[in-house]
Amino acid sequence: MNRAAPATAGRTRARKGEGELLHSEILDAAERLLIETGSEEAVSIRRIAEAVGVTPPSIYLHFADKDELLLAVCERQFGELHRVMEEAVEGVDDPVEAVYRRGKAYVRFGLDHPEQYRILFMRAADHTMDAPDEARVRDASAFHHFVDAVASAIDSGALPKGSDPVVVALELWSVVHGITSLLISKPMFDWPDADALTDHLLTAACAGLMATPPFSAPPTRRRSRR
Amino acid sequence: MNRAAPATAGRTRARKGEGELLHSEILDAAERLLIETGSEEAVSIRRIAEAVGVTPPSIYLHFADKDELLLAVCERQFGELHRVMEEAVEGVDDPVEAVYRRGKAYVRFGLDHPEQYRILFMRAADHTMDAPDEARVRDASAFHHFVDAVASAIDSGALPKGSDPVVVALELWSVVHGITSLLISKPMFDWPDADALTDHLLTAACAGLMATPPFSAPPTRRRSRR
DNA sequence: TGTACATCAGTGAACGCGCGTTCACTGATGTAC
DNA sequence: TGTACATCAGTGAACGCGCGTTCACTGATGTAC
Repeated sequence: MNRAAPATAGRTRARKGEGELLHSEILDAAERLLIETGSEEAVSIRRIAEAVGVTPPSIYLHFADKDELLLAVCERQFGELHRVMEEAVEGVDDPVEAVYRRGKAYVRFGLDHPEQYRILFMRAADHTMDAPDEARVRDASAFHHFVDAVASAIDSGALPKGSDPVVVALELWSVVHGITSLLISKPMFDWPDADALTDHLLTAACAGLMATPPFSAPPTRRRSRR
Repeated sequence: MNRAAPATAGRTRARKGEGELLHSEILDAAERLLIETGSEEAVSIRRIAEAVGVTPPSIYLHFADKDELLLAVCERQFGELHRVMEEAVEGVDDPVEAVYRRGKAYVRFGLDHPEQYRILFMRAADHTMDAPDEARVRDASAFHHFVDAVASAIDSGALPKGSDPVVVALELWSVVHGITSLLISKPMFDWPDADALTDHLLTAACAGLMATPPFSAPPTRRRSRR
């Protein structure tokens, strides 16, 4: 058992002005544990402390409680997803191509980091609702970048003119999220290559949207479910 | 606190041959707790026992351990989903309409039973992998019904002739699952009516698939990720 | 250049909690005679 | 019809565990004089 080893092994106390070092070491360790164990519940304050080489109470020198720590981890991950998506469209001028690239980068991120993806997008709703919501803001900001990209595609004529970019963005997000999350949670099905599948379905969806009247809310009960 | 009340309140011991009664009472209570608390972790053996009005050890008279119990709950839920989807296509002859109906019934089930849906389709992969896998079988059987429905639609000419029905079924499943699971885990976005959105996106996807060459695996690396 | 002292990064022990699971048991119920 | 007995549906107390969090503390480090 590793647990028999003293908790202080592997880390030397920070110098006086450098207390903040532990802050990022904790985040690193939390992220690493998340990936290694593959389970959010397996990541406890005590295990993080052990991984860093520090005692549990020191965590509280840097985070008010476990929720705040997990929120910080999520924030990092949203930042990373946002980064890879922006990187994927660097130097791409064609707005439709940009939408495809974003979609494929999104799926790839999910499959490369399934645990992070699960936490970001496959969780119950409440968790991101009441917190100070920096994570939610990041989340929404990445989405708004995507809405902008969709709006450009609509302007270019690759998606129907009358469309609401938000609705189309939600639809295309549903497509890529559907692929990503099913691949993660149902890997035993007979999936073809993920990248090719994403390409095929996104192409079909865009072509289909082009050939279909824009979405319009039903007259009787609009915005039924939230 | 309710916990102060004696655990035996609310249930009278079963008669001699009727021990199996508790079995379904336990499943009922587990399902109810799942819905009420909205969280899988909040459903413990002890809470289930309390809800039934029985002591924790009696659970073990009917289930070997907690995993077996949860598996049984999932089985029930897969059965219910399967039922509502079959009910939705009763008396529908047009194969394309049948595909739409199945898809909409699927989304509706997910939004009506978000907790069940989360457990069935938004969980980490391993959980359904090693178990005796009756749940997995049910799961796959519902999927195979859907593949059959897609095959009919291909035969009818509403989807391109050369398509692999399994691939198309996975694509359309991705679409409806994407909508359902995002609506569940990201309700704070500005979603339009779910039923209308599903209709619109499924219609677009089918039209788009019709206008796009059938999926073909990339030559270099096929079946890359599992 | 030397020393007293405040500061700061952590420690160590303990708290109460709810959990899954076990074990030996009890007492009502039906049945054989 | 009455009674001894096996069966069966549960009980009650306890186990060891890992968890988040708290509290009073320690000891190295830098700084003021």
